Order: sequence, then C-alpha cells, then structure tokens
Amino acid sequence: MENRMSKKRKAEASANVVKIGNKTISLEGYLSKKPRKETPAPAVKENPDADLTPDDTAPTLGLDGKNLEDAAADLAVRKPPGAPEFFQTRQGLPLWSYQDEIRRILRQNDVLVLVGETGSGKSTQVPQFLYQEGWCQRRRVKIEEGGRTEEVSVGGVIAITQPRRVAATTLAHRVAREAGTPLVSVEKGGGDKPKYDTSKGLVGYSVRFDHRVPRGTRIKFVTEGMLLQELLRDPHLRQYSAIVVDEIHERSVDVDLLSGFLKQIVTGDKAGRAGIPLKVVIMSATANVESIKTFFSDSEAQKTRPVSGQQTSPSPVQFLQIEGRQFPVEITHTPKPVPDIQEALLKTIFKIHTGEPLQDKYGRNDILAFFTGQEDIEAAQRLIEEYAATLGPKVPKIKVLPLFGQLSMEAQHEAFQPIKASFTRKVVLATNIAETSVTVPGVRYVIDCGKAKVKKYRPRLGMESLLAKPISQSSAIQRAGRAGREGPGKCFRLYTEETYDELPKTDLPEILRTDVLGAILTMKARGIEDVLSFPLMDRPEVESVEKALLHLHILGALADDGSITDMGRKMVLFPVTAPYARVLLAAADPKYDCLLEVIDIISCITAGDDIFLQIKSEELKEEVEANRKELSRREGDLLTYLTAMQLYVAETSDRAQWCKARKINIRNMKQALNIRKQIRGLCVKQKMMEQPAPDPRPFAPTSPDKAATILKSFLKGFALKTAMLAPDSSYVTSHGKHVVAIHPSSVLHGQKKEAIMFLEHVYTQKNYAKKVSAIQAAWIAEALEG
DNA sequence: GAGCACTGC
Repeated sequence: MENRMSKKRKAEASANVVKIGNKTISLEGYLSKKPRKETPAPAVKENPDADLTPDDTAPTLGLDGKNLEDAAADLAVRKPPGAPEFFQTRQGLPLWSYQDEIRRILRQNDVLVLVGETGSGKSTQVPQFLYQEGWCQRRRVKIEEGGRTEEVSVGGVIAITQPRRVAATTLAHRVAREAGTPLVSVEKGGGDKPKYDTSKGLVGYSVRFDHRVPRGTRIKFVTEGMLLQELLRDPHLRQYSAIVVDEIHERSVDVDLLSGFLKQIVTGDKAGRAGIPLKVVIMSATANVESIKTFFSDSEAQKTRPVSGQQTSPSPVQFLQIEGRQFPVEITHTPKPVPDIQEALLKTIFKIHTGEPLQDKYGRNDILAFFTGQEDIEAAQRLIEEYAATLGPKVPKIKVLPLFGQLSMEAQHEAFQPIKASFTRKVVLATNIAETSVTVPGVRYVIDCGKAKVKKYRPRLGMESLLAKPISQSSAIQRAGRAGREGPGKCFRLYTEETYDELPKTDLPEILRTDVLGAILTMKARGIEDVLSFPLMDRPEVESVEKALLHLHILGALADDGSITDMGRKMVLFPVTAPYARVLLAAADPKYDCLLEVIDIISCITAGDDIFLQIKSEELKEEVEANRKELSRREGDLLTYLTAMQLYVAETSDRAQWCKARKINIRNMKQALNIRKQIRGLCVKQKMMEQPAPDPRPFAPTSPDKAATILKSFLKGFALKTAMLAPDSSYVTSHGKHVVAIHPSSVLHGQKKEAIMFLEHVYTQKNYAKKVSAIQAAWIAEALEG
C-alpha cells in the first residue's frame, strides 16, 4: 500500500531512475496504480520429442569380457568406433546414412540446423559422428587478454544440451555404452566392483546434483541451465569445440538465452577463443524452424569476422531434415464443434473400446486421452468406471489409469505398465505430461481435447494465470504422434478441421509467457549491458523487460544506472529466483541472522510441487490432519515448511513412514535436502555463514520472535507481494490493489490477519495468494527502506 | 475449498 510506504522510500522513488540503453524509466511510474488494459494472449504448452523412454535408464554393463583397453583398440581399427553389440541398432537408425553429410557440413560451416523426428537417433548419434573430426581436437593456443599473453586450451569437447536432467543422464548412459566406455553406476552396483575403469571414458554428463565427467570425456551431456552457469565462468566456452542444442523446439527460457549467447560467440569476435570457431548444431523435432534458421543466419557481426588464420568464412546456416520412424496415424476431426468436450471424450473412448480390436500383430491397442487437468481426469475416471461396470461379458473390460504430475511416483508408474488382467483394455487419462515428459507404451488410439492448461505471467498485474487454452498445431501433431509409436494408430481430435487450421503453428515460447526477471539478471551477470539489444529468437515486450529491470532495482540487484550491483552478482550464484536469492542475502545480514532457517524454507519451496500432498479420501483426512497438526504454525505456510523440514531432519528412525503418516511428498523432501545442502555449501563459500553443524539435530520449535525475523527477511524479497485486510474481510494487495483470496492449500485459508505476505499469486478460478504468511503492516514499509 | 509441465556450478 502506497500510503503505508515510508516517506523516505517515496522520496527515493520519485528521484530514482533506471537507465536501459538510451531509455530512462522512473520508479514512480512503476509504483503507480494507474489501471492498464490487459492484452489477452492465447498460449499453449510447448512441444515434442524424446528419443528415449524412461525405461531406457536400465544400466547395463555391456561389452562382456572386454576392458577399456580393448574398447580403445577397437576404436582405433574399427569404423565406426564404439561397442560392437550396438552397431546393428545404430546402423538401422534413419540418421546413420546422413553421417558423412553431417560431417561434411560441419567441416565447412559453423552452424547446422538439424530436424529429426522422434526416433531418428539424432541425440545419440550426432555427437558420436563428430568427436573425432579434426576441428574437434583440443588445441593449446596463446590468447591476449588485458595486455598480457596467456596460454590456454581451446576445444576438444562436444556439449549436448537437454532441457531435463533425466534426458541428459539417460542419454549419456546410452551413448557411453554405445561408445564402449559405459558409465557404470557405482551406487547401483552395490558391493560389486565395476567392470570398467570408470575414471576414464569418452562420454560424461553434468546436471545439478550429479556430475560424471570421466577423464578424457569428449562428449558431455548437460542441462541447458548447467551450460548457462558455465557461461558465467567461461564466456567463450573455451572447453568446447561444438555445442549441440537438442530439443530447441521446446523453447525453454534457458535455451533461448543460450541461443543468444551462442549466436554472439559464433558471429562475434573470436579473440577469446584465439580465432578457433565454435560449431553449433541446433536440433529440433519439429520442422518449424524457419525463425531459428533466420536467427542464426542473419548477423551484422558476420561482416566483421576476424581473419586471424581462419580459412573459411561462414556460409549461411546449413539445414538438414531427417525423417523419423513413426507409424502412420489416421487423424479424424469432428464434423462440427462439440458442445461438451468432457462428454465427447467419454463417448469417443466408448466408441473406440467397443468398435476397435483389443490387440493386433503390433501388440496391445490401448487408449490415451488428453485432458486439461486433474479435476476433469478424476471426473471422467468415475464416469468411465461406472460405464465399464455395465459392459456385457463379450466386451473387453476397461482399466482406467489417471496420469498427472501430482500423482505419486507409484501411481504414475502404473500407467506405464501393461495390463496384467486378461481381456482388458488400458485407458490412460493424462494431462500434458504425456505429450513431452513421459511415453506411455501400448498406445494406439489418442483422443485430443484440443486444450491444455497454460501458465502465463501478466506483467501488468504482477501475477500469473493458469487457464485452459487451445493448443498449437505442433502440439496437436505431437499428441497424435503418440498413437504411432508401436504400430499404425488413430487419433481422434475433438475439434473441427477448421479449428485446427486456425490454431497457432507453434506454442508461445516460455520467454513470452513468464516473468523475465530471471532472464534479465542472467544476461546482466554475463556482461550484457543493453539487455534490449541482446539477440533473442523472440523478444518479450519492452514493457515486460522494463518491469523486470525495475523489480531488479528494487531488489538491489541493479544500480540506478542499470548496471549489476555486487548484490546482484551474489544473487546469480544461487540456484533460486532473484527474490529468493535476495531473501538469502537478507537472512545472512546480522540484523536478521536466520540464514539456516531461511535455507530450510526455500529448499522446501523450490523442491518442486508442494511437499504437502493433497488428502483425497475422507477417512484418511482426519488422521493425516491430526498428524500434520504438529507441523502447522499460526504464522503461516513458511513457518510450517520450516517446522516440517526440522522435524524431518530430526526424524532418525523411519523418514518414509514419517512422510507417509503426514502425506508429505518424500521425493520432494529428499530433493529439498539436496537443495539445502547445495545452498548451504554456496553460503559457506560466500562467507555468509560458518559450516553448520551436521544432521540430525534435535527439534526445537522456532520462537515467535525468531519467526517474525524470518518473515521480515522474506519481505526483503517479497515486499510487493503483500495484502491488507479490508473492512469487508477481503484482502487487497498493496501493489496493484487487487482482491486476493488465500488459497485453500494454505494453512491460513479462511483466516483473517491484519496483513499477509504471499510468495505466489495465481489466477485460476479466482485471484489466489499462495505460500501465505501473517505479517504486520508496519513490516512492509520497513522492508522497503533499505 | 483447489493443484498444466519442466528446470538451475
């Protein structure tokens, strides 16, 4: 609330401006409550491909009876190199016949855009085709930097980026086996000695919490975020001869930023690499790559390319398209728009079930239906089960399996298993999770409702919305493709062909749907002064960028002239969003001195979805709620998370049972412990605290005074996410004056407090505040003071 | 009284 903001702050606000490039923005405008019209923007989830299924993780030793030296000897005499038992499979991949062409293109060019559909083998084969190329060798060179000459190594390694950790690690394991230097899992091997010398190898990976980079690694699978972090240390990516950007069609914020930095390296002055080019292979599973090709081709910098010993000047971006290995999928649209999608979905399921065979020569004929969310899935499940009970003895039975992210691991796993009962058809009711993240085996019929829930950030309102929106054509194609993985399939679209034609070709990339706060800070920390001119495939609206710059200024990450501050540099070292990083820095301040507590809370929050699972059945409800009583704190959700973490750590006998009794997501809790360890380590390294005492530590409840201090440190990052209780018992936000309701998942739901702070603000059916704490109004002004 | 999907030295 502006009238509660301190006078000092107001005075500063009117005086302070942020400069971006040649633009000047005043803080006054940011803090004004002038209403603005929201522009509606349709958007949808991204898209496809995964050249592997989760089952691929199974570790195998391979190369029976051989050791690393033998494999190395093979390598020298054989062409292609690698473990012989994989030759046949690899040679059968569509990509195999393109290997000479791929090598030829990259000998002559720096950038290749490669379109390869699901199953083409691009993720596993491309790095193996390239690592023995002449340009891919490591070289000792002299580089002039700051007036002095330095001898450094450039090149030698190929990095392949993946949007997800599992993809990076499973691909690395598979390629390592194919290359004949498997990454034997020491942990999983139990007491057995690994068969191979795992300290050496051609293939490695590096993802958060998990790094396996053997000596001699030439092919390294990394997450996009990991490479962005490496860029912080090494802006020229000197370790690498090539970067293979996989799954670019998913268009994560990280891949967009990475593309910008790669474009700068490829087209810019390569003095930092002693003139040695960095090769870039962009890989997409969808053919819609025009904008990507244009992005990497058109460059002003290309004209001023240095001539320091470079033989070839780069030609335009090369392009190669490889067919996938999909079975044909017959697509049916509805002749007319359906009035009730839920009803149409059910009718289509029954029609397929009664009219189509249960099995054929390709295998099982299961059904996968795409829904928008959990609520629809659960409603449909009840109706299908009711219907299934009425089926005659000659009709196959139906087994309904829901599949969405909030389900437990075991429940999700059930959807991947073949049905054990005979004469039964599996019907999987899934959210978008089945479009990209997981592959359900056995599916031959897909039903596509044409919608998906999409999260979109509304910069003008400073909040997010999560609503069902029409999907894109490429998303619809991806959904249909799920029917053709194991045999010819059928896809039933519950919308007309005209509707399909009018859908956007691709989904809105994440950078246009999300708060660009993090992206801007990432750029600033990597030396981008004028963020508006940084090369991006899709540019966020200038207003969104300005909002983010101002927010970063308020957080203290940017100085008045828009340059990054020491605090900003510290903030980017933490694997949390900028506001959380600000809270960590505040908590380390002697004035607050509550860093350990704040780390515990932030670890719980950033571990994924809520650590508290929802309680479904009525009978369990009372029991679980009774068990949760000891965790619950009247100060709100943050102190409740802290108590949960402290009790979890103090629990030494059976943590799994402890979680089960309270319906706490143990997977997220374990992840929270990982994050806690990582953040603690970073804080020690930054001299923000001493090495903390090891676990377990006995539980002692946090005192009300300490709780207040913790909440005050959170306000340092979230002062704008506060609301006051109005006379009509609603909460009105101090920034924007919106009415918000406390989300039912909060321990403060239904309670009236003088003022609240909330870490998340999402519009679904209502304007909801999530992760809520009770605060005093006076604390808000205090937090904004300095 | 309610929850698309991912992710970070």
